Amino acid sequence: MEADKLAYFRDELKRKLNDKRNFLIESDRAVVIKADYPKSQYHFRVVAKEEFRDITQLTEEHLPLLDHMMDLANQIIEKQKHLESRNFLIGFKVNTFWNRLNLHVISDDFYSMAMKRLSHWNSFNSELFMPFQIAYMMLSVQGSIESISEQSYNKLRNKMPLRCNQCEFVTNMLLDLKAHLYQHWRLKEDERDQKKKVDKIMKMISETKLDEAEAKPELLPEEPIQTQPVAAIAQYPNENPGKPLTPQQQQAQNSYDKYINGPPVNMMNQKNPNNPFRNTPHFDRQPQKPPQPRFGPRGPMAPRTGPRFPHKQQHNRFRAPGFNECRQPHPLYHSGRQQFPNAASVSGGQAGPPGQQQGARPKWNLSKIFNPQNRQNAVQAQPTNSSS
DNA sequence: GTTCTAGAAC
DNA sequence: GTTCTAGAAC
Repeated sequence: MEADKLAYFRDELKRKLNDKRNFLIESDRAVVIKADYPKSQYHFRVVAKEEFRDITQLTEEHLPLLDHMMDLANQIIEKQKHLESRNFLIGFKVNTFWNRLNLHVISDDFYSMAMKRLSHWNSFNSELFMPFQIAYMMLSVQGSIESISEQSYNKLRNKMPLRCNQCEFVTNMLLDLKAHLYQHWRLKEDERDQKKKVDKIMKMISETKLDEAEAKPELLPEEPIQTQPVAAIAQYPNENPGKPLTPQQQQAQNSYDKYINGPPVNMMNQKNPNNPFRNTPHFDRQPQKPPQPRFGPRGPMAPRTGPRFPHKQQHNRFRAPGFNECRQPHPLYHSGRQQFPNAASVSGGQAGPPGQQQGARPKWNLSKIFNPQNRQNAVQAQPTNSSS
């Protein structure tokens, strides 16, 4: 019975093939769909229409199918060209959950709120991910691809340490890696913005020079420089007036929804309910630094084995915009009792956003807190401060 | 595959 | 009391 249920879920990709609204691109042999739980900002699947469970069922005869799937992968990447250059990984999961051959097309930022578990990272950043070229070569040379043992699979899923795919950073904690990946992503977004601005200025300069040469001074239209959000641009993919769309492309174009090319890039905004780091501790701390001791007197803890990241982080999930508006604030920052003196109580009420501490966190000084004289002073000091 | 949660572990 | 984990449910 359980097995039947699992089989039902494993068939989800097959069922998606029955609804053309899921298709970004469709051909006679495969379709491109958006990943349900994208593990990067841009994550697609090229799903074969033919009944293959995974790459282990393919032989040399199926190389043309792989060629075709790669062609569709390139088409969907091509659709992202209105955005600044991004690197994509293209390949197969060696041990896939889904009952249908599917090729992953995923940007290499791995910055996503759906990246929650060690296995998510390792499924793309270990031998569990077989790059397309390797799969193609193995089929060409040896005619088949072997599946891996359950034991190897489980070992690779939980492989540690976690190594950044963009630099030498290494950590054992997924939260640290996520924070680190965000820094990469933000840096690249900033670079892209800068480049856009420079390009725009260069264009304006060159146009002005042309105008001068032609002795026809003309005012340039005052167009704001497009910086953010990229998602806004993403609503109009494949804008190429010189090239008419094929029927398949037209169909894919029609089925584009608001964020079809990926989620909005300003996701890290604190107000954004989809922010993957919302309700998690600050990640401006130095990477690889051992976790700071919790405030409050708690005895030394024995080192744990395995990955640790905050509970809320692990359970973070998609929330519709506005979801939090009528919600209880996060207990970590908004618990009823004061955890430590905040800006409001020490500097005249000019606190930042609720739950956000301004400046360095004062250290606990138990002798001060429990010294009646100091306590009295603290209580007396408040009205004076707030009235000023 | 993801989400949820009871109960173990701390 | 809080955090983590395994397993059930979907």
